[in-house]
Amino acid sequence: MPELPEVETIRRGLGECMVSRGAGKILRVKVYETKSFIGDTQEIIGAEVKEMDRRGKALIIHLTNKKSLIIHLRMTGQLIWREKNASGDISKSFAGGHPNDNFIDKLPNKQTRVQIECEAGTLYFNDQRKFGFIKVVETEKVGEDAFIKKLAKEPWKMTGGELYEKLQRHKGSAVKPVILDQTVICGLGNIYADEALYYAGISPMRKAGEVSLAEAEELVTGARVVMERSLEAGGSTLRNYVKADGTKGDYLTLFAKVFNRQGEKCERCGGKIVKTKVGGRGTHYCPDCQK
DNA sequence: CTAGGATCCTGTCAGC
DNA sequence: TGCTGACAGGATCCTA
Repeated sequence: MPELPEVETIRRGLGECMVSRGAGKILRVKVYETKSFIGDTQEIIGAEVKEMDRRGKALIIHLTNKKSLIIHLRMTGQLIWREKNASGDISKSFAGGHPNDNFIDKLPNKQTRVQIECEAGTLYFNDQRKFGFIKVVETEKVGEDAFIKKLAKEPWKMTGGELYEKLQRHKGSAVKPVILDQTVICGLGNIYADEALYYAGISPMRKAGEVSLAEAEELVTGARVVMERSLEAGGSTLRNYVKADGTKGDYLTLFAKVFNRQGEKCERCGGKIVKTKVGGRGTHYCPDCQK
């Protein structure tokens, strides 16, 4: 579930908690699900969190002992930080990733896969479907990681021309699955792919080879715009979320124009938004203004 | 090389 | 109240 804006929100939020305020030393690591933690927990004991980084949808936590954690949340991962004061009360918390009640639930719980206990608090990695992972690597070798190495540029660095060239390389496929490919353009997931295509007025099932250079430029711009909007909205709502007022904020409705809006009216042309399937994924678009 | 489908896993929801 | 199948904000692996 978490796409680039959610991971970036986590990077900032955890950075504030674990770097600026400080998490202190890592005292203990509990692994409840072995496939969720790749590496030896002993490698990170005693280290402190130095810096929060991100490549595409992967969060990267640099530690003080020349090791780094590559964290990918995939569909249902969450990271929840709970800082405790001397009397054991939660003095600060942050939650991000797949939105559900785990954010305000008791932890650890059934979906907790890894728990990293630090001097100042505990970081919980929850993941319903177990697709995500935390991986220990040498900081120097983060760039050599198979996943990280293949990542394309993010839309802020990519030109329309570059995207156009890449679309031509997959000209037989529908454009939507192509822009979901992280080696083509990095950061988009199922929501922002739909939203970016809507922005550019391109039908998700159009052949990638039939997207013009001008449209590719619109598509890159669209990707940028929708993720920036989400970053503003998601960032603030996620903070509100953990204020534990009980409300389950759906920040999607703050910016999504087509995602999960099937049956509703298109705000641009008044047409009816449709949900269908493209490349095996649920896909939302307006048939009237996306051609 | 590309394209398309199956696969990893748990949980929820609609329909009978 | 079960049961069943579809589906889920990701990425990889396999086959043709």
